Amino acid sequence: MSTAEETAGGEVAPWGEVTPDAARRLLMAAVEAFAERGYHATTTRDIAGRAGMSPAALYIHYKTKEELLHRISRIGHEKAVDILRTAARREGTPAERLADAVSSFVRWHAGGRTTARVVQYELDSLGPEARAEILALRRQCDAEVRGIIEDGIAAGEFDVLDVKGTTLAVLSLCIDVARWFNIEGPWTPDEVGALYADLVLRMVGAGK
Amino acid sequence: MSTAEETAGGEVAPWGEVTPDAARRLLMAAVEAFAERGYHATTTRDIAGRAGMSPAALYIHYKTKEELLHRISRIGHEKAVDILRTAARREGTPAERLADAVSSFVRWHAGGRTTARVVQYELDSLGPEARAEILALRRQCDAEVRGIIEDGIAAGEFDVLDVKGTTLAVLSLCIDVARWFNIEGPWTPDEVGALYADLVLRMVGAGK
DNA sequence: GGCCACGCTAAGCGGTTGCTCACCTTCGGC
DNA sequence: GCCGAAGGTGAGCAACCGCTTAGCGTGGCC
Repeated sequence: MSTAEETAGGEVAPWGEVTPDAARRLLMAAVEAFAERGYHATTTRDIAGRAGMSPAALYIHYKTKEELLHRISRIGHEKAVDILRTAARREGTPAERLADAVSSFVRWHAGGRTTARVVQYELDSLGPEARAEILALRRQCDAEVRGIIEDGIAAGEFDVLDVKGTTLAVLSLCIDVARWFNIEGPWTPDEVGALYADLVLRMVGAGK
Repeated sequence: MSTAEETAGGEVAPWGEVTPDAARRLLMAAVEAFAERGYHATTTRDIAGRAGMSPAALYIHYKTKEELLHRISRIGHEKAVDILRTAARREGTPAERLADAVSSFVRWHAGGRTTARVVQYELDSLGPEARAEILALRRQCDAEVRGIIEDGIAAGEFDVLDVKGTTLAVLSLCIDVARWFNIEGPWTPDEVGALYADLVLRMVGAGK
């Protein structure tokens, strides 16, 4: 049995760690609903209905609607950190590692855009303490990318004017993929990943 | 008397075309509320309250809450098209025109992030026919940027692998500024505009 | 077989939502 | 001084919200 589940859109999402089964079904239904309509416009009745359950069933597994968003957001951000960390710490030149990080990160945002949209754009719907926890994970994402860029500068491979600003721009570019990417559009997630890796290497002045 | 109004955040927004006065105050209050909480989480009582009016006053000037968002979105997108068109059609080399377009567009998203956030991120809250109208304006934005890039390629100044993809990435980078920019952060809108203009020129392979 | 913990449902609670309606002012034109 | 239009208000409607509670079926354990 796989630890990956498929949403109705055919995406692969790592919700295997969520148990029991009914809790996972509710969480996957919430991801779809939040991505389609936004957190505030989604009703608990809608989530429960998509999971084939009554509204009350939701409250057996989750204390509030916000806890659902919190769980989704934390798991998603942990995955994001994992993707970037894996690319940052692999073998290879800074350019290879940066290209790997960008293409993997973009593929995740494009292929799992339903999840990514919730993870990246519903942060403000969280309460203060939950948001603070997620922001710490975002800073880890930033640190991993900045580390690669600093390595490239130290190795004399990159030419960057503003490390902080360039790091932010690289992450911003990747994250915004979740907003515009459409699975029925002209590109596959792999193609966007490759295109963006090339654009980012140009941004840091690599491979001249 | 100026045609520009200031929101509570000190931003300059061109709502001068909205009359009468009460309708403009309601619209500016709606922009603030939508940017802070999102369209669906904002109540008509909140909008009216910010404008110093009773809830019922809103319906004298606007038929529904959605009409408010529609008006905001259309005026904002018209301004966006105007900014890009002005930069695209000025005198100068393609590199100068692209740098101008990016820095102006970024300055608008950073300086007027309250408005820009509503304009760029609440599109899905619109009904089908209103959304279709706005999407036509977005295609005009895309066409202006693509035009500059194509001019640069034709002049032999730019080196671009995928014109469509690069155009999308440039716009995506600029638009996402509205998501992360914070007026209390380390950068001014001008600084981000200059940084991003440099990054975009690198993306299109100019100035090597 | 008796029992009870578990997962779930039907019904519904108090509160809030977008929006309406009856009515009240203010004010320029005559 | 009268009037009607324009712009506003207080009260409130029907619908819907997140969430709770009482009770039901079922499967494992002794």
